[in-house]
Amino acid sequence: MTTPRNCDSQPPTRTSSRRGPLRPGADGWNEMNLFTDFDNRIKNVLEGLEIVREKRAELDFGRISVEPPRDASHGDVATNAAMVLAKPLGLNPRALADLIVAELAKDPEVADVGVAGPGFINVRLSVAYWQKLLAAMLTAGADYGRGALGAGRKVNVEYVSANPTGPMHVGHCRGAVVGDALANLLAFAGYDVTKEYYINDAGSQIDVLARSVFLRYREALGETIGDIPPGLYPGDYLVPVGKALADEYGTSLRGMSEAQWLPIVRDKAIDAMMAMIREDLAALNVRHDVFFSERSLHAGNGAPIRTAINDLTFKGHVYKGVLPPPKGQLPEDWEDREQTLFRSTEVGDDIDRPLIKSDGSYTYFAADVAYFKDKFDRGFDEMIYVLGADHGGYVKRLEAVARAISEGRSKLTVLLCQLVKLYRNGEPVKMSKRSGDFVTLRDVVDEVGRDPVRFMMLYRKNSEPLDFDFAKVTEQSKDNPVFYVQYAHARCMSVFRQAAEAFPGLDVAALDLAGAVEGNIADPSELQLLAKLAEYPRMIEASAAAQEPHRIAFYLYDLASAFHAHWNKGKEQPELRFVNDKNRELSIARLGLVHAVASVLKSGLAITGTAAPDEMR
RNA sequence: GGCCCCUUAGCUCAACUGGAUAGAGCAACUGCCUUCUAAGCAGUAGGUCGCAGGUUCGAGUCCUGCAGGGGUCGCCA
Repeated sequence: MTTPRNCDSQPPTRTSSRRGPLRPGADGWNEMNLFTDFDNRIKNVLEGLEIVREKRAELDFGRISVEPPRDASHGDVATNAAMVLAKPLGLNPRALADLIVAELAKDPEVADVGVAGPGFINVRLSVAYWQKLLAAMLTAGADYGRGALGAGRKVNVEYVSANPTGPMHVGHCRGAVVGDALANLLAFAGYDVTKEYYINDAGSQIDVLARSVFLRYREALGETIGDIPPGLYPGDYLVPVGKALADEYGTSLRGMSEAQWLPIVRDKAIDAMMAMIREDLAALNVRHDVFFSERSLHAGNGAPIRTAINDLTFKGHVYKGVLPPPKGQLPEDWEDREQTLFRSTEVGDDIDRPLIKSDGSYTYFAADVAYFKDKFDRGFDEMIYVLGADHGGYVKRLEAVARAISEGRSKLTVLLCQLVKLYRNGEPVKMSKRSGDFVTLRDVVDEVGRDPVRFMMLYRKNSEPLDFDFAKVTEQSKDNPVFYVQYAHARCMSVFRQAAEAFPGLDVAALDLAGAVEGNIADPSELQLLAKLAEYPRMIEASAAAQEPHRIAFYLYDLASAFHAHWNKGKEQPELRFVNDKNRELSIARLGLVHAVASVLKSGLAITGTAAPDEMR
């Protein structure tokens, strides 16, 4: 039933089994997330306060947040603990904050701590702590930021699922990128992710495709076919499929009845279309683990669908009845006929949904039910559907299916991507259904490049419409965030080349950078950059939890900006430059900082599916 | 008409799921290239977070209503 393919090319963020302590250290310190580290420390302080212990059962620590302060001048870590707990303790926030501050001040890795505003506690970390954190980042390497949020839970991310009737067009682009990046993100956050594509290869449009190909087959045999009749697919991309059929079958298909040739042509056509779509996806750096065929649900006289409907029936969600006519204008051919219906209104839907038509055949929705059941039976704890905004009307019924089939034991979320508007030099690109007048995904990738397309699609919340201007996306300038971020990575690599020149014989790969940073990275400007790096694990966790891959792109832009800013300080203050040929030890320590920046940039770019180039001349 | 999404600086968008003085980029203005890539950096200016209520220590964020913009409605796939 399932057809896993492309197993040879796993994404770089595929979950690895290694987790374990990253840097045990003598004191048992193994935390690479600064904020969870201080979350623990602050809660330990709270547990130690007598007034807290007395009322511990009434207090909800879950509302305590430990986060970077909005303004860096406030410190490195801020918590609202005093504000959240003051009321149940019968204290005013600042009085409670003073108690907490007195304890936190005893922590040798806290350089400064104070109360501000309505009761925020601001902590400034010691330089030694920052150095220890940087060393931990370097030791973790590519695993820095990898999260345990997913705890190995199985998640199915279904995206693209374009009909196999032609090449992918630009409208599929956003969902493809968002779905792919989300899957990468969840894998990095510790989920066991399967990337899946649902092939709609069962409907009547597939017969239309087959008839269109049959026409091209006759054309390949020398017949003059003239204009493609309306209702058939006119695209040139079917010409080679017809020719392949002619090469394989000669004239033999021509002598058959449609009932005889249709299944043959249909199979060939679907295979050819899916091959084309896979190439399109590969051009976008999108690779699915599983391609699931809708037809497989109709196999054996629809056994999987029947089983799914039986399952729903057994659980009491199915009845025979008549749906009320649609509100507003009544369709001309409206007929009241009895069908088999899913009582989805009892599980959150607005209207009950037909499963079996009045003529006894299954609806498309029935296959959706069977498909969900298949996923559920494969053991996924969570299913994510990435759909275009035009499918917004499907959300409630899909959620209803999940509730009914899994009896509330699975989580189904639908991510809707708003539509993309294409522009060329400020002018909207017109798209019509006439042949050749629509922009294919391949057109876009070939013209502007894979990386800009992917990054642009992620440089916006998916719930927000997106304008995509060919001119702007192609432009290699500061106007274009993808080049800004990639340039930062190239600059890091340039520093290593510089270092190799300044110190002949220096083998960067062999250096113990983690050991070098301690005692040497101390300038406020360096620590500011380090603070940005320290946010990475927290950002990964938050964006995975919120299922918002766009946050990766924005974070990368921020990190690149922090790096460029620090770099430029080396112009005014040469003593801040990474490479100082008079001071080998300091230079090597700073290479550690650069290495951490490059590593995080590379890690984040890998999640977005864009390259981290070594140079960009 | 029902349901879903959106409305934040002149423009395009963020805002870490309820936190402090709402932030970037573009456009405008002022500086910075014999110096590790100026594809860059620093600074100035720019706001009734669509409107009105509500929830609480605290709201751009949550709840209700309203106004604008977009999407959607089927025994289709």
